[in-house]
Amino acid sequence: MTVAAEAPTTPTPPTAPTAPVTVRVAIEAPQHSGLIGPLDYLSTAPLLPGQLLRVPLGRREVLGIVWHGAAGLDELPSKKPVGAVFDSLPPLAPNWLALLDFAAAYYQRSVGELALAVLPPELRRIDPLQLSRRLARLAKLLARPMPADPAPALPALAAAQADAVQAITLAMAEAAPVPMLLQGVTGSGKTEVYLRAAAAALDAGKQALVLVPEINLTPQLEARFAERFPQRRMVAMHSGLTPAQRLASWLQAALGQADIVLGTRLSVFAPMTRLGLIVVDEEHDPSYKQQEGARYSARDLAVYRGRLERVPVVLGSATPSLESWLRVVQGRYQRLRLDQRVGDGALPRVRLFDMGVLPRPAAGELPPVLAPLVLQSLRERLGRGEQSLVFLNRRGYAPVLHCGACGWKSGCPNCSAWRVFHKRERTLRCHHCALVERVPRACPDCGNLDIAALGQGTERLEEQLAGLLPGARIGRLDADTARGQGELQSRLAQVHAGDVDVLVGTQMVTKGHDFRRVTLVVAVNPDSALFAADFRAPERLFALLMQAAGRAGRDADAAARSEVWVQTWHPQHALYQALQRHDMDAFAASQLAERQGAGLPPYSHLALLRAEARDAALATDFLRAAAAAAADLPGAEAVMVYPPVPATLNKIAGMERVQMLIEASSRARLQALLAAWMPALHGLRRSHKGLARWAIDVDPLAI
DNA sequence: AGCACGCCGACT
DNA sequence: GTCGGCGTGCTC
Repeated sequence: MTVAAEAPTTPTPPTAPTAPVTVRVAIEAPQHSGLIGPLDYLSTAPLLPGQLLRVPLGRREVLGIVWHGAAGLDELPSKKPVGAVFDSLPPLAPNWLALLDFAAAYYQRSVGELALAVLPPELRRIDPLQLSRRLARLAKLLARPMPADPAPALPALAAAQADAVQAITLAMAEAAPVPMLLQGVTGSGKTEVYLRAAAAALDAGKQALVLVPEINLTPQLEARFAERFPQRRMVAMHSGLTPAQRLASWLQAALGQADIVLGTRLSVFAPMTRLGLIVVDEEHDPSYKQQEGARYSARDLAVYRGRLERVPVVLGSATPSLESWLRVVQGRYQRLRLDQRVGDGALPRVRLFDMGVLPRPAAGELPPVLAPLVLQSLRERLGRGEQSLVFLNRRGYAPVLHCGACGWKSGCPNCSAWRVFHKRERTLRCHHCALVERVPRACPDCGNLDIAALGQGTERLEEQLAGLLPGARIGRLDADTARGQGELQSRLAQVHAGDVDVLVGTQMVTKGHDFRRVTLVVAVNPDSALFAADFRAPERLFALLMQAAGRAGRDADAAARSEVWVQTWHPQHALYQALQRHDMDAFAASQLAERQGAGLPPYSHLALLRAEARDAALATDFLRAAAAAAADLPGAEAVMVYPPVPATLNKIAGMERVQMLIEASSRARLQALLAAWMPALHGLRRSHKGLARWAIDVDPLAI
């Protein structure tokens, strides 16, 4: 983001009580409520920006935040007085308000909607008295002495790690540190760099904020930090906490009692008063982009926050996003590289199996799931008592059922998607809406009994592997077998304990888990991403496969015999060729050249205007009217507005989804147009009855 | 979003 | 005669 970060001034302390004054209060007012911007209330006591309070709104009372800036200019006939003030809590810092102002403006949402969405929900339910009680309880808890654990022994640093730590530490002393991209191959010890950098920040009396892409990855990083900093307070922030825990974590961060905040994308908004370091682990991960409500990118906001707070931001990844990569090339980010695995472990050998060389299956027969060579590799691991991962990015038994007699397929009546066959459950499930149905015995259209399962999911692969590898202990890890946090952790524990020989799974198996005894990774059928309409699909696939490859041979002595097999019909594709050499640089260069040629991000800047209605024509009408309005705006010539098209999944739960792409060569031009466009869009909503909702997605992940 | 008000069908 | 369906409109 190129918008300049303006350091806000410290608020002046409240002066003596005077006659009622107008205060601006940000409240939760959703997009289509028509209430944009903070509302004006009256207060007899002067209030500071950032204070939390309750205010009347219509017939109810809601949580609000005193906002900064001048009160509304237009005099309203009546302003209501504010309600109770949460005065046991210090006001949220000016930098926090500035971060929210920026994020709300950038992602085209009201500041109230965004600010209230990132506060702990528990605050809405309790009054100032209850908050004081919780604070008192928290203070009692914190008064207990920390356990006197001996200082943990520090592992020796490789030269590249030491250089990275030094660069980050030096940046902490700078007035305006440049964001840093820590590019380190899997197993190169990025986490150790985070730990040392955090130690430097903590030693300087500062707090560290550590972001992870998903909740599943927090426990292990949390354990590493807890072990390293036994004398420090650390809090976790993610959606898996109970409302009370979330509030407690948030309060400890806000009061400066927590030294380390570790959490998912939401924690980029954690209130911290003495922030000294921001780490974004796996910065390329798409989970950092919020996909509903305010569609912010926590990684991009982390970079903005770093500039605002003048602290170093470390973006870590083995496969950096092309956005971050380009900024390194442009000299806007500093690159820190870790090219060697810890202990000089080798990266696994990547082998491409050309599926084209297999003999054509006889008519009516399917090609084998696993090529004979790949199967042999699996058997070798079994024989040596080593573990294997088999990766297939599709859950369920088969993606679709098909009737050979009449051509019926198991489509979802509410969505433009197939219902997936889940064999053990005996169901047809739509993965996009809640529809679950018992699997039909016969074709629902023609009564034919012979309906076939087309294609493969992890459930079927597990079954096939059981047949191919008799006696092997086969486990499966996907959204179906890992319902709920405890289930995932216990399944991972089984793998770690060696109770599983072959683990089949979706991308869940590729993410971060440190499987020490895995020496073989198989990608069964990854080709589809090569030719997907989504321009980011190859980037995601490369990251996923590099990540999966990184699961093999984490143990240095096993590294030498570790392998990755990729079954593909396109072994000559540049993506696989780069993968085979573990060559992120080559992949990035080829992808960036393609993106530049096609005028795609990171060389252009995009936004999507999305509209949903029961009837697609209504949504399209709205978008056409919106495009016409955009054409009349100043600066319209600097952006390109494409015609409305049905979204990739154009129908979900009975709602038709249509979207329109807006493209500009510069972020500033795109922002200027969007900001000018919003009032017109709000106005159009009123003249387009039947439109269920609309929203702008700035920097969309997929188009 | 909530939570009203508002004007038309089947029930103690 | 009321209870309640969700259409439309407002909230400093």
